Amino acid sequence: MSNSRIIKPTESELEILQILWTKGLATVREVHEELSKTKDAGYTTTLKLMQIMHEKGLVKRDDSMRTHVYQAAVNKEKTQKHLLSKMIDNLFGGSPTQLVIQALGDDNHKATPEEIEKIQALLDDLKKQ
Amino acid sequence: MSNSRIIKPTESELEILQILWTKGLATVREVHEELSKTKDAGYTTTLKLMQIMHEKGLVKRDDSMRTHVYQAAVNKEKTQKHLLSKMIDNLFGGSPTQLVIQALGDDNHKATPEEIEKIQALLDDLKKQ
DNA sequence: CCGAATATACGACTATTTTCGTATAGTAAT
DNA sequence: ATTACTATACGAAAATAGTCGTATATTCGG
Repeated sequence: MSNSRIIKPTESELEILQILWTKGLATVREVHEELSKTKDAGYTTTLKLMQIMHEKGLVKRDDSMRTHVYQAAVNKEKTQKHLLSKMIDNLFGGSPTQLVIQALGDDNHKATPEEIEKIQALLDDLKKQ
Repeated sequence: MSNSRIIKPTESELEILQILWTKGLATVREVHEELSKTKDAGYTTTLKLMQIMHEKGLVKRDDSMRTHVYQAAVNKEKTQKHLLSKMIDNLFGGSPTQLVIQALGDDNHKATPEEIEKIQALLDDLKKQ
């Protein structure tokens, strides 16, 4: 395994990764367009950010053409797990259960009945172990 | 409602809040002792941090005595919910279910059978609504 | 009373993150 | 070819976070 070293992306970097994880491949302009929907920053800001992310190894890019094409270089699930793990330690005293309870009670993000079923199935699996 | 304005505590501030939420009341020294277990920073660093938190309104303090006594000024559950909500948006595309699934699968923080039961009970409640 | 220990205040230095202006060059339409 | 558009590179300012040294005041043991 090569890519073991875990880097903690900053908040802005996470926003960009999010977009790249969805799009797969994207140019700076595409990412910037997407970002502009929720955020208000200049094009060169996004560019610089993505250049830095490239230096850090958070993204890969194809620069064989004038317009470079980027993609995420870090695994989505791994990154989620890592940051979640940190949050469990930092904010929930190490208890994932507390986090889960709070998350399920979040009124801004209601879980649908189907999703609830899904989680219950997962819990049943966990119990068997 | 007075305390509506939501502030996002930094990483270090969160560590301190964590301790204050547990202890209720604590002096800088007590917090610093606790922090020292996992972290390595000078006493004045902790002091300064807590002074800044006081300015920001993250903590209250009784300075009627030479040794000031601090306590958290922000609600634990509210802060957890807020940061969780942010994470759901930033990292899980708005889906709390995805977050829950990842959290339950976290090998660093295994849920005990009792905790699983607890979550299942909560899910049953949610389904009824 | 005197010195050691301990407290807060405060300024400043460092590091990191975010932002953007400007230079420069490729592209494309007229 | 000239102009307008769009791209990257790069430097550096602005904002935020974290660190600590030093000054000064209080407390306590002897």
